[in-house]
Amino acid sequence: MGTKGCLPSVVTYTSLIHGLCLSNDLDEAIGLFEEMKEKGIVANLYTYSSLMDGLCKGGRCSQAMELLEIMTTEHLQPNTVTYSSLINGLCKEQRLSEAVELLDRMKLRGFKHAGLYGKIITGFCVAQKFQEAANFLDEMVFGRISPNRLTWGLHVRINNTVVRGLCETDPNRSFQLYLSMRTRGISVEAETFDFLIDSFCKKGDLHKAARIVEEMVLDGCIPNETTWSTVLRGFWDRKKVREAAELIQVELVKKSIESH
DNA sequence: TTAGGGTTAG
Repeated sequence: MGTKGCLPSVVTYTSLIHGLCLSNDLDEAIGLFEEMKEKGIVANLYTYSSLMDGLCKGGRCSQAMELLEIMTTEHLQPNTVTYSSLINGLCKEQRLSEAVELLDRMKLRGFKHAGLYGKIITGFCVAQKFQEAANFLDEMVFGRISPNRLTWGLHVRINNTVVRGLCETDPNRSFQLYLSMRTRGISVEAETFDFLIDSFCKKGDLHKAARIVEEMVLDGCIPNETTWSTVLRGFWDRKKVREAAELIQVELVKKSIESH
């Protein structure tokens, strides 16, 4: 290009760096990044975002974070694209506190992004930290951050995962989230119902378990045999309930004989 | 001019 009097610009370098990142030639990409600096060509937001995304995808988040510091010293403001790459990478490496920190920075600048909340919440679920995951779901509700047509499916899955995860450690909060899902129109998966019912049976809160079975059926989910037997066993273990059930049965038999 | 990610039935 040079011999033809057509010198590479920042766009030329950015395109090349992007391409090298796509083929995971990260060291070469960094090499070009250095080279353009030496030539006095100033990297812009696109250049940084490309290289940082490549580094994150290649499991080199720390280097990407260094670039974040460098770009701010050059008075370049990261935007949603930049943060998105970083948060994705940090979550993949289970560096959740750093991911949360970046999300906070985005919030300060007014970026609301349901997809990135999703990444972080999924990260907490993978780490079995369901309370934290639920906190972020609450935050989404309070902040009116709702998923769009494309992220909706992911959001449904995340809510279900968190409810199931909470069943183990905090059934009451799990139930609270379950209720909030219903009011927000987020469909509860059959397996999630099973988790809730099982957890309340174990806790001995049979009324709640029965209520959930009822709502499950109303939603058109047919409880499977395991769920039925879990609930029945729960009731059965209580002697008084059994006696009452037997009385009702006697009544029913009497009535059916009378009506015939 | 150059950067990411997110859905799904047919």
